[in-house]
Amino acid sequence: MYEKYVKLLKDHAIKVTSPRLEILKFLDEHHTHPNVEEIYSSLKKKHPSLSRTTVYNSLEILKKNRIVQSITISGSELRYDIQGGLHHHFLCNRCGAILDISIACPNMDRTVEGGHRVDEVQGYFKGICKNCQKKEKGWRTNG
Amino acid sequence: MYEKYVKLLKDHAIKVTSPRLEILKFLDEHHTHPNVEEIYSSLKKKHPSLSRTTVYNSLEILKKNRIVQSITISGSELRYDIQGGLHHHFLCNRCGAILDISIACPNMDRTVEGGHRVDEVQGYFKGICKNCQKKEKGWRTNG
DNA sequence: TACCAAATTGTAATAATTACAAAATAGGAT
DNA sequence: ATCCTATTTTGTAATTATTACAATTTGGTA
Repeated sequence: MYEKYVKLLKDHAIKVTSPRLEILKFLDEHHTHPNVEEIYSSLKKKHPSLSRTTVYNSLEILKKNRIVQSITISGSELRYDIQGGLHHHFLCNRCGAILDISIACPNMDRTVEGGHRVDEVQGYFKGICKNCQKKEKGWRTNG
Repeated sequence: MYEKYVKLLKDHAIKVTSPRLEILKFLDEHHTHPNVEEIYSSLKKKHPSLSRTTVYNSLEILKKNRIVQSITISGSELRYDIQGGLHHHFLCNRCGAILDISIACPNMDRTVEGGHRVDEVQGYFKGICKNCQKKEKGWRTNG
């Protein structure tokens, strides 16, 4: 059940603890780019002793080890993503969903830019998602 | 002195007020991507009656009219930019500077992506800036 | 099994932003 | 020029995300 997450932590020489395993499992099963509150309140149900601070701490160490990445697209809170592959993100200003965007981008794997050392590249798109556009059209048609 | 900002506001049918003019001027003269606090405390010196809330409100209406854009790269606060041309941003994790990156990017002027309507595209690079790398090398050499 | 550094927990502080109501003001009508 | 009104500014009080910190607990090793 948790073997892959145990291995992941051991491979990075990070102590294996249940909060860490649960957070990894949650992110692996929910590719919705949840914020800390969503992760915390979901895990809290099955693990009532869980502390919000632990979620912050755990995500921080996972981030330092590049196991997860944090997304600043919303501007008000960090969102977390466990996916490895290079991809961009789209934020729907209507429903708030953050979606993965697979798009060819010549700058994504850059390590130097203008003399600066690049450790992280993120591409953000913001607008109205396909689904919300569909809803809008439906309302107009029915009106 | 302020004519260009007056025109800018009138062209967008926004009321011309001194806080708005001062904020525009400040952003036009400081391409450092300041946060609200920096804008506020700087303008407060010459306009003691200025309120922080006004800075928030003004930036909000300027943003709605696409006169300024907000940058979420830092993850803890919004940074503001008045520049029109399409460009990306680099955040130095050491000194905190946010620098403009002029880089060819095929996705920057995109209006549709995967069926989603795109209103805004932002490319963020994070790492260590040229200047901070230079400092590090200097320290090592002298040590 | 015992130890210790590291992790977890809970509470309290901080920082950015928003909500809201009262006073002031820009810009159009008179 | 004066009046009117919707909009803006202002100040204070909330709210929200995150960090600081100290006490307790625990994973991994000897």
